[in-house]
Amino acid sequence: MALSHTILTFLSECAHSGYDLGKRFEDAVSCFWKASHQQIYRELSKMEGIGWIEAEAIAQQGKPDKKLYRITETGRNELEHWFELPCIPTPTREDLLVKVLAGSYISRSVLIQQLTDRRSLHQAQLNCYREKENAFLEVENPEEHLIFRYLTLRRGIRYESEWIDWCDEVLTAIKTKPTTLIKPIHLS
Amino acid sequence: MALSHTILTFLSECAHSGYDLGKRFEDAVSCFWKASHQQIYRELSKMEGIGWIEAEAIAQQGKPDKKLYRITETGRNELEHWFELPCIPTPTREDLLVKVLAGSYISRSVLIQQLTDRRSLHQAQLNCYREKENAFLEVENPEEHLIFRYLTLRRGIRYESEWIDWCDEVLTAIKTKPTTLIKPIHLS
DNA sequence: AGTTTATACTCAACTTGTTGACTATGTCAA
DNA sequence: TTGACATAGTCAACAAGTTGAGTATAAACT
Repeated sequence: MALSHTILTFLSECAHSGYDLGKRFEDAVSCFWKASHQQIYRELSKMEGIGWIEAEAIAQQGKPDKKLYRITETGRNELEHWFELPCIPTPTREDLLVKVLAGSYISRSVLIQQLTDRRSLHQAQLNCYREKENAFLEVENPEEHLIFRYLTLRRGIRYESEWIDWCDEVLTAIKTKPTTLIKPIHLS
Repeated sequence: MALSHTILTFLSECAHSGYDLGKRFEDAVSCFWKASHQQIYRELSKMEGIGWIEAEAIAQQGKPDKKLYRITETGRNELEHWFELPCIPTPTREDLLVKVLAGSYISRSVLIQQLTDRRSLHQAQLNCYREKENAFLEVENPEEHLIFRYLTLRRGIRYESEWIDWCDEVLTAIKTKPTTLIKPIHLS
């Protein structure tokens, strides 16, 4: 659903090839929208089919040819319509939470390993986002565009921080004797 | 993938019908794993096919017949094996973030509406989780089981709180003049 | 000379999740 | 008595996401 609308949003700014879009997804929205290049190319074909975008073949020297996609009037209308539709929160599905739920059946050491591994993943991601944040904060009078992008980055930062805190909370809890740890948890 | 393992986790405790599982998904894991009844039934058939679980038809009076599923030895081995596998964070895909990214193309009032609507959804969910939390905290010497379940609930609480805070941050930002709001944001 | 990296795109098979319709029986309240 | 709700399940079509392989060219490094 929204993959096409994310693409339309990028195309609103300027024309992109599928490859360009792939990179944009990587560096601009990876904190809240993952898309593989296969998915992007497939979606572009579909969108071209229904007239939301149009392609122009561009021959390049030293590089393979590419298809440059532009948003059409129809596409722009669709996007503007979509903006006003209510959006529902994406359901979460997290393996790690299933493992914590099943904590009684898992050896303590495995569970601790799972949580510390996960914690460091989120820490690494957070560091990466923090760097981007610092880069943004150094920009004087950023364009509105950049501000909105920054606001989405803030979501990424909060999200990763929240994960780290939760991992720490669980690690603290399971490293203590189970029946004595309840009070400290609920103080947090 | 993990839908089957979540089911196995429930079946580790005791036998369940598909219908029971549906309710368990609703009330115990809805904060981190959504599954429709169609999905659950389909998964159960598949799992029975590969021998992770086995079914027993139970005739009931006053109610339709049901199939009671039990975990098999194979299923238990599979689950224990899965516990030790590394798990990778689930990629997020959030429509609302796409809309914030596209903020420049959206009327301020629509964007504010989107954010306030979303905020109240998360607030309602948070209230619901808080009630569950209070119910747990009143239990004296809870079983380990309940403690692990509580720890997953904590994730839900943190998650919803984080969303609310982020919505507030964005709302504050966009209600201010765009170029003057950067400093207050980065203080948070 | 051979390998990796970047650019640029395509196809197919598969798994997972969603939507909507459908069959049944029994209870409870308006 | 009609309609809603809880119980208990099935089927089919579709949409979205994943995995893996493949085609090509050119630069850069080892």
